[in-house]
Amino acid sequence: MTRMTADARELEQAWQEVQPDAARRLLIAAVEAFAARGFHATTTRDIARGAGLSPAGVYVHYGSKEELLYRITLIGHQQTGRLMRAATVGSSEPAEQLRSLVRDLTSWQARFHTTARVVEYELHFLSEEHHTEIAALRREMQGLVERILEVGTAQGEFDVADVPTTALALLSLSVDVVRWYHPSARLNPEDLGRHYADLALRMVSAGRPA
Amino acid sequence: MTRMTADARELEQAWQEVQPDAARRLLIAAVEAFAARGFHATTTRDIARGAGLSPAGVYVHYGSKEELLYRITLIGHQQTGRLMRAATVGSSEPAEQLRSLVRDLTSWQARFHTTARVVEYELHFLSEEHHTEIAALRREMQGLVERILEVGTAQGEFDVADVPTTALALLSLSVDVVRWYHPSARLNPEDLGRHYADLALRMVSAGRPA
DNA sequence: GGTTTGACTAAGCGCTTGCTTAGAATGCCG
DNA sequence: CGGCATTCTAAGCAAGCGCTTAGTCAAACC
Repeated sequence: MTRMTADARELEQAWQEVQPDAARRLLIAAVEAFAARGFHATTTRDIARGAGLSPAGVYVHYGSKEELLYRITLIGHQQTGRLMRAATVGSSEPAEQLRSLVRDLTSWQARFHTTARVVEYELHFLSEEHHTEIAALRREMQGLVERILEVGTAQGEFDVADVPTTALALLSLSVDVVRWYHPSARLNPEDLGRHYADLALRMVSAGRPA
Repeated sequence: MTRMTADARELEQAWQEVQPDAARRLLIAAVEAFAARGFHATTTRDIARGAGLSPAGVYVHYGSKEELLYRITLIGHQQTGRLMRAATVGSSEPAEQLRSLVRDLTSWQARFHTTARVVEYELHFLSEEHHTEIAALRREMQGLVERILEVGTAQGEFDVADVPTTALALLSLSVDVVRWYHPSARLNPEDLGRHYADLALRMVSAGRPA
């Protein structure tokens, strides 16, 4: 196995449940390669080398290159989905729910920006069935944000002209972090999350001046 | 040549200056293919077929597949750059400048979402020299937004805690449009631009309630 | 009318791709 | 100890890749 990036070391801990060891190493090597070069520009030989295996070693644990992408994408969506639901049950105040959601989602995208980039950008290269499954998860997440906006608007706390469009814009903020974030960025993941949560609340809050 | 999408027809007009005819058809076919499948998943044979040429016909007009990506990326950045500069000279009021900039950039990204997707997402696959050149253009654009925020803050019209981070967030809004926009979207490009411009102003305006 | 020029293609070269096959090593269970 | 499952590799196959070569053909020029 080649030397590890900071991200890979973090994933090594976060993905302990992926067994056996070589299967996890393959998944992590695939994340790094897909993030750096894109799904199609990555060869199965790149992935195998990254995990310290021969080219054929990949197929002991995964049926295809696409399956590696699918596993990564699924785990990523499960983690962000859990995180978003946690934000909505942590409070009954829409403003507090939205603040937690944007803060935690944004800092997750920054902290795991390598994984997140794969999760957000390589989606289209999944097989049709896998893509359909993931698209459903994404629609759920979008719905979660929309519901917060609806409740907040009904309570007069928010002032939102178009709920679906605003929900999309709020998620865009967090998603787009993966396009530019790098560990050397001005803000660490937590500070960035807080900053973005402030911006999000400004975007939807009622009681603005004329 | 195969049948054209709505986007391709629009490009056919917008890129009239690309000559000869076959060179423009190749560029448009490359945009469509890169947007749909990504740079590396697109073959030069796909592009040639899309332009109604034989596989070798590509190399009469372009030296490599990468050069096609470079031309597309350069044209895209020149157009959005021109559009952003026009917004800043259209008014001396920072609020008006920011409104025009976000409105026009966002509706451009929606209207030309196919081109824009290539421009925003396939950047990393440029050669090192080409990438350096484009990165410089992007830094200029980011600087343009930062200057608007600085002036607006100095005049007390804006309330921005962290100028570079907020500029990044504002651009994220427009850039991320290319990830999800589709002609069947709820809002047409112009309405989306206006909506996003409103959100942008909310994000930075001073005079908010406690 | 002969020649040059620009746009194009048929054929294919050398290489890389995702994945398979056949078999070797290792550890576990009786 | 023998048998079996698991994990792995060396070798390689068929297909597809970006790009080149050698040459055709029509229009432009002298």
